[in-house]
Amino acid sequence: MLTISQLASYAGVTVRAVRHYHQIGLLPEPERDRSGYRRYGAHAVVSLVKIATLADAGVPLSEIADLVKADQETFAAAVQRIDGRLRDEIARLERSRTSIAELAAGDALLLPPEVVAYLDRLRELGVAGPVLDGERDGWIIMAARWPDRVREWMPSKLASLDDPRIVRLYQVLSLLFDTRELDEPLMAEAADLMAELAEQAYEAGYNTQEESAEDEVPFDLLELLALETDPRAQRMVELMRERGWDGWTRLEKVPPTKG
Amino acid sequence: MLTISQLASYAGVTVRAVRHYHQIGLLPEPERDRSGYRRYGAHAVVSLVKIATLADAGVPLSEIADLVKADQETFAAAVQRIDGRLRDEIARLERSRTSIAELAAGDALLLPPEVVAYLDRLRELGVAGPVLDGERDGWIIMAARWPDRVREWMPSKLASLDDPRIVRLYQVLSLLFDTRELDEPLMAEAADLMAELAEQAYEAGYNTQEESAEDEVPFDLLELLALETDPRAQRMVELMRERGWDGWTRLEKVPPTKG
DNA sequence: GCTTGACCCTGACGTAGCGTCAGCCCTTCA
DNA sequence: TGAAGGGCTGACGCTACGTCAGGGTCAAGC
Repeated sequence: MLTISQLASYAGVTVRAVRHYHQIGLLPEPERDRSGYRRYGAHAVVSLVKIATLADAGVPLSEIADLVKADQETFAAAVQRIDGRLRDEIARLERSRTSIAELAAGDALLLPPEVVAYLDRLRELGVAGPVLDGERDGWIIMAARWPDRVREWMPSKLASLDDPRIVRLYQVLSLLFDTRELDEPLMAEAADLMAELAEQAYEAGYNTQEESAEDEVPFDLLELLALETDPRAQRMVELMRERGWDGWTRLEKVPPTKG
Repeated sequence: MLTISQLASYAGVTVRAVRHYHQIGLLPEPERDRSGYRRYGAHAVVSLVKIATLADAGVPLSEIADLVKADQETFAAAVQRIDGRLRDEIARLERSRTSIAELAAGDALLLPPEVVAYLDRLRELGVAGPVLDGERDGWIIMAARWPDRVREWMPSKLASLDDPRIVRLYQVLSLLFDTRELDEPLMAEAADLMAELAEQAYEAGYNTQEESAEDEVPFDLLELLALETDPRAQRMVELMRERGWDGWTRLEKVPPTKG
C-alpha cells in the first residue's frame, strides 16, 4: 500500500493537491490505517494520473469530476470544447505577445503602427514636448475603443502633414507649450493658422468623411485632455472663439466674440 | 469630467476592476465631487488603458505598478521577461492541446503512441477484459513517471508478440480473468507458460537490458495493481512460486515450493 | 528507553483579480 | 413623488491549491 506522498509522487503532483482532490470529492477518500493515515492502492495512482493530466491541460476540476465517469461520446464532445478553449487562449496569448513585442520600441503597445508612424513623422518635423505627448495620449484614448476607425483615418492624417501650414501650426504649438510663458503674439499666429485651416476644411465639407463617427468619438474628452494638460489651452480656445470657431479637436463655426 | 463607469467603458474594463486598481494603489484615487462620487480627468483614461493593456497581456498587477513608472531601460528588460513567460505559457498550452487532441481516440491522453500501438496489437490478438485493462493501467502508471524509458521499451515489447507462446499466455490469462470461476487446469497452463518464458529470459540475461531501471521502476506497485484487480492473481503468484519464480511483473528465481 | 528527523493529520488563512451581493445615498426624469 | 439608474463602502465568493500552526506517528540510531 502507498502513503499519500508516494501516491502524489507517482502522479507528479503535490500532497496538498491530493488532499484538495479528496476535499472536493474528485478523488475518493481511501481507507485509513490504525493511526489514521490514508492508505492507497494502485488504482488510485491511475485515477490520480488521469485527473492530473486533465488538470494540467487546463480543464477545471469541476469538469474533471464529470469527465472521468463520462461515456465515450460525452467525453469526446467535452474534449472538443476543451480544445476550443485552449485554441482561444493560445490565440489570445499570441496577440498579447505581438503587442508586447512591439512595445519594446516605444508607444506601439498602446497604438497601432499607423499611429506610431504618424507620431514619428511629427517628431521628425520638430514637434516635441507636451504637444507630442498630448497628441499621443489622445490617440491612445481613441485607439483603445475604435482601433479600426483610427487606422482608417491615419493615411489622410499623414498626408495632411504635407501641408506646410499644418506643420507650422504644430511647430508653433510646440514652442508655445514647451515654455512656461504666455507668448501672446505666437498664440495669435497659431490661432490664425488654425482658423484658416478650419475655414478651408469647412468649405471642403470636412465632416462628410467622419459623419458617422460624430456621435461616438469623445471630442469632449480630447478637449478635456488638452485643458487638463495645460491651462494655456483655455486661452487658445478663447482666441479661436474670437475668430468664430468653437472647440479644440473638432472646430465648429460660431458667431465670433470680441477679443 | 468622467464618472467611473464612463472611464471604465473608455478603457474597456469593468467598474469593479477600476475600483480594484484604486484599492491596490495601481491607479491613483481621483478627486470626489460633493456627493462623494469619483470624478476623472482625461489622463486617467490614458493611465487606465496602459494598465488594462498590460494586465490583458498577463502581466501581474504588482509588476504593472513598477512598470508604468519605470524608465525605458528597465521597461525593455521587463518586456523581455514578460515575453518569455508568454512564450512558455503558449508552449505549455500547445502541449496540452496535442495531448487532448490525441485523447479523442482513447487512451492516448495518458499514454504515448507506442504504448497505444502495443495495446491495440494485444486487442487484435484477442486480449480483452480485465487483463487488457490491467495492462493499460500498468502502463499508465509507468508512463506518468518514466515516459521516455517506456517508449524505449516498446519496440522489444511489440516484437515479443511475435512469439506464439507469449500470445497464448495473454489469451489464456484473458480467458482466466474474464469469468468468475477458478479454472485450475487453465491456470496451470498459464503458469507453465510463464515459467518457461521466464527461464528463457533468465538464460538470455534479460536483466542486463533493464538493470539501471531496477531501482526506480515500481514493480511492487504493478504487482499490487494486479492483486487489487483480482484476488485470483494471488493464486497465480502461488503457482509460480511452486515453479521457482517469485513476483508478477518481474520474476525472480527462488527455491520452488511444494504444490 | 530516548531522541531525532521524516511523515502524517486537521484546520485555517493567504494568494490574484476581480464578480457579486447587500445596504445605503444621489440624481434625474416622468 | 416615486421609480430607475447610477455611485458608495464593505464583505464574502471563486480557483487551485501554498503555507503555516499545532499536533500525532514511525523508523532509526544512541
